Amino acid sequence: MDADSSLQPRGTRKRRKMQRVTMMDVAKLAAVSPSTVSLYLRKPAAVSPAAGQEIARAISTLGYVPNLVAGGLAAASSKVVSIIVPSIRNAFFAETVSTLQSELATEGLQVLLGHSEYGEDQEEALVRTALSWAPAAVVLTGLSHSTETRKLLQASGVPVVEMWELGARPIDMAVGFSHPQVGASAARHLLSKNRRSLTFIGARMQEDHRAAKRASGFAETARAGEILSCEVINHPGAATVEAGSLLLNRALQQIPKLDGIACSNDLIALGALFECQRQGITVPDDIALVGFGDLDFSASCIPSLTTIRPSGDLIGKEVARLILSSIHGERPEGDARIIDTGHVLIERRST
Amino acid sequence: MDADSSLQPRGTRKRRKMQRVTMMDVAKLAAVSPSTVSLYLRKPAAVSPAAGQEIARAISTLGYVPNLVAGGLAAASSKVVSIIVPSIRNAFFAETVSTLQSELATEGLQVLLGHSEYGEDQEEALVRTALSWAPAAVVLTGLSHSTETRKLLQASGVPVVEMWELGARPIDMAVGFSHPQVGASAARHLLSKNRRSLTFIGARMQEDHRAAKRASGFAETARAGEILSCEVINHPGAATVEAGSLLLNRALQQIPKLDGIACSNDLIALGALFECQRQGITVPDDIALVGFGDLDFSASCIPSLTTIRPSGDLIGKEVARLILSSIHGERPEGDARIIDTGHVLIERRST
DNA sequence: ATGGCCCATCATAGCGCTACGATGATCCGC
DNA sequence: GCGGATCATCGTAGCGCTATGATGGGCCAT
Repeated sequence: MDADSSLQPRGTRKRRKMQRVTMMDVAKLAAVSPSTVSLYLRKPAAVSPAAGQEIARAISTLGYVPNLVAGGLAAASSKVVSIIVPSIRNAFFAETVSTLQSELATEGLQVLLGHSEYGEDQEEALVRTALSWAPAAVVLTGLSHSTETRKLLQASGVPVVEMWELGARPIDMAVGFSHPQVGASAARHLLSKNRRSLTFIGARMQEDHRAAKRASGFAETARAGEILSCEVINHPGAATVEAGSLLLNRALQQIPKLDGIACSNDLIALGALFECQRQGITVPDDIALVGFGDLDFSASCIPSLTTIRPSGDLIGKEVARLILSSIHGERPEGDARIIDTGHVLIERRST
Repeated sequence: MDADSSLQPRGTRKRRKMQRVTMMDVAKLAAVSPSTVSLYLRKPAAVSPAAGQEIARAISTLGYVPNLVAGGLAAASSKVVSIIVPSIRNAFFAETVSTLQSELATEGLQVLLGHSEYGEDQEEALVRTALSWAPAAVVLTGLSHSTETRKLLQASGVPVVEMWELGARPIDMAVGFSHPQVGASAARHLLSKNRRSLTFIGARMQEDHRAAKRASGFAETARAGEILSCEVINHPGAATVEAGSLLLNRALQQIPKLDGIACSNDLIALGALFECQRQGITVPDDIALVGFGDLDFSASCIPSLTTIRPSGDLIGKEVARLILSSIHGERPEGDARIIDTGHVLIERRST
């Protein structure tokens, strides 16, 4: 009846009991306690060399692979960094994510990736799932988030880095640059080339707030100069080369004597460049063109493209640095939590 | 002494005891057992509507967020899919990863991303860490992996999808296309345009085996045709527009009467195109140019680029489909485990 | 009525690891 | 030579959840 139930938990009660190699097995083989193995894995220096060697040997003979899920549960924090970008197809973010991944990998951190597609609600959903992984840090793009997103993150106590934008007060830490200032640099540059009928062409600016800020920074600075006109033209679709061609045509129609264009993205600039070529418009003689992003082709196209480089690479590096110091218990304070990576205008042949 | 130690575990023994909202709290508020809450979360239909409503209410009033780490540990499998690509900066993989992420997100799966940088050892290290997350599936790029990688994955029992290449026997499942055939298509196309002095220009082919296979497929088919010459030229660095320019110049030097070029990547093709323009070579009259990838700019450049589209998007979708059916217990068998997404040659103005 | 079935719900035993405090062993200074 | 500090190591209680089999109430066929 009940008597034997304590001996042999009736039926096939026991759980799957995988024959997975556990830390316990390693400990047994190395003739130390599991705690020592765990300690060795986390801080090898805290274990005596003799024990360390024994453990290392045991690990390799057994082919032990630590279970990070169990570790994450026990430590209440997993070795995962959740990164949320609008889209990884965008070369800017691809570059940042790539760098970030490499930097974090050196410390054994994994990257959990999510795409918000420029939607605050989607971002919120992603943050919610991200937090259920008890991540070591969360990285978001930009400073515009839903109230709920901010609340969730703040309540979680997890280090948060917002990247690619500076300006408003970040949730926790931020790495990026000022987009209005990028627009202003573009405008000043065109002004310095004596351009007087200007336009800023961009795509998806109803959702991409950063592009919109570049546009308004551009317009503001331009209008403060001696100009004939300055328009901002938006293409509701994605920022592609084709969109650039479309936008150039619209600009040509709307703006008389157009002689200076800033683009929200080098892809758009390239499209505009191609369209100029098609229409027999000479760049930079007839129209000067400034891009943004300094993408792969920008130095090689004809004419080579004057552009503003934001350095997605540097952003990735700095984000990684902030995350790593937070994890190592040196959580940056005050001004150290905001890093301005700036931007550089690279003058080439298109202006 | 010892008497009270059972009451109040001496000292501040107890663990952090976060006031995190747990499933237990939800259960209490909804007046059901934790198991029922868990059941409701996993299969809502298995719980009575009344209880379900009560639980839903409790979840929302408490703002409960399930702890996926704990869930993963208990279930011995986490809701994570590990994706390893050579580099996310490559637009091909960015597209696939993006699609894959979106498709998987609809089923509550997260993407853990890693970059192998075309290194088998790095890939192996990534696979190792990936497996310590007990992922729901692992996605690799290509069919070339270290023996150890194959062994690890096979032993793990986790569904594995290899993507972007077909040909050899996959570890488990594969979605992609034949790279030699892509090369062959390019060669046939140039042959059909009466080109007789051909070259295949590519970058990083010592590491990028897939590009190398496109090259050899090209060479083989070309040499079977009526041609004067066919060379393969490699640039050891990354596949960039600049590399394309460099490669064009080398081709021009090496090959007399060069009149047809296939490129391992549209970026390279674009670079070649720019360089032709610079040198006063007319495309396609003097030299016909075929690319690979159908990237953003390929339809818009001047002349528009004849290229071969592999559809990274479709690959992503199919990979997601295989993963989802594996997870739902309908693990594909036999031929259903290999999916050929093919390739399409898109003829434009450059040939 | 009565037995057997089914369905919704529950109690409990882990999943594999880490953090905490405890335990000896070793070492130092006076 | 002894008390206290230092160091490596250990025992164990959870971390929050899921899977498993048990439980009990309602329902149907007899």
